[in-house]
Amino acid sequence: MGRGRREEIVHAAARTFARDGYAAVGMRDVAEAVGIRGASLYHHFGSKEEILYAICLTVTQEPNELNLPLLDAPGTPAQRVAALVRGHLEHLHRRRVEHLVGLHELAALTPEHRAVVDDHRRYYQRRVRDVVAAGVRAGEFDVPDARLAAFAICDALNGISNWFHDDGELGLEAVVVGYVDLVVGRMLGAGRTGATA
Amino acid sequence: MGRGRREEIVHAAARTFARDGYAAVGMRDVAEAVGIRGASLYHHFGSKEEILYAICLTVTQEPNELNLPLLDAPGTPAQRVAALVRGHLEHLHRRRVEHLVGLHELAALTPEHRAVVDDHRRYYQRRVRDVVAAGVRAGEFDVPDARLAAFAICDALNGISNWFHDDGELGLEAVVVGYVDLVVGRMLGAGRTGATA
DNA sequence: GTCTATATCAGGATAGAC
DNA sequence: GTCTATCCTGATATAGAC
Repeated sequence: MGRGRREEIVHAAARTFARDGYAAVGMRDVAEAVGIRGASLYHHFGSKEEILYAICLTVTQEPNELNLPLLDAPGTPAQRVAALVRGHLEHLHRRRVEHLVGLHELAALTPEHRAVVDDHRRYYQRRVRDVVAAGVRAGEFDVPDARLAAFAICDALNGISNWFHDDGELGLEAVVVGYVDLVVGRMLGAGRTGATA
Repeated sequence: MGRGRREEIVHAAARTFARDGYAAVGMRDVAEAVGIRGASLYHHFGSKEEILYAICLTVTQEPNELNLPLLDAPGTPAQRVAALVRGHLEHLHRRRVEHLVGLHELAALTPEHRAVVDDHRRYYQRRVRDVVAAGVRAGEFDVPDARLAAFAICDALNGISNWFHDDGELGLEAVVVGYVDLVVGRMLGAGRTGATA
């Protein structure tokens, strides 16, 4: 986990892209944010799009590796979904600018990279749907349609990066608690049948 | 409501932007989609960004004018929120490509136009929060935090345009019914106290 | 209102020295 | 690994005729 040059570039680029938009930021701008010249970036990345791709993987592949194991942990579906919501929000908080970029600039990826990123996202969605369906079968959730619930859950979770600020009125922990309640207790109806968390 | 040249251009541009991304689409591409030459577009719009601005207003100003009056109509808060969800989804359906663009390409707007669009969005959010708070005061909803609930509702509604397809498994009416249940009945808890719809 | 032709320039990417 | 210098494509936007 050494602070490599690559990670430094990716993070600086994410900050700049998040503030000004991918298209408006030049390679020279990214380089300046790192303290080098534009041409030097090409020693680390083959193109500007490759930097964007690295950012997008941070917000798709990384959550899959970090959060989805929470769905395989022991516990009831309600407990596992609650853990996922918490893990998702903590990742969102750690990688806020990356999420903003990865959420809005997908159109700038090459078709190949776009396909990889879309696959990661679809897989995450599918795992959420599966655990919701498992909870319904177990009698713990009572939603009529696991697909719709999974869409609403994922969209609500992803939307958070658009309005959450560290210096806002809501703290991270308040949002975590509030969203666990909204998602697990209310949307999925775990509060009315099983144990929530 | 005559099919003016302007509307035609805006809609054709929205379709192209939605498919290929704002940055990747040239004025020549937009013109070709309308059947004219690139230079001719400048008779109708001063810049490419102005076309994008028109698209963004379609998905921010227009819902404010069409949907928010539903919150002032007679009926309980639960009925009014249900009407808003339906109205929102029908607008999303009518203006699908515009929503996709207006949701993802905000970074390409000038600061002035971005501010106008952001204001429209914030106002919509605030009206949702207000009706949720009104429902809580009336004893019809039981959410602990109207702000969080409003965020989750708006994010879930806006996210729909990313996955809903006319040729998908879910029809529009199924999504409307499902989301009215998820939002009003479950998240806000209207099913457990008052009349839903 | 639409056309042809073109000005203009930003920005991604490369070459090659150090 | 970083630099200076530069190429060069592509795209917005304009000028002015029809």
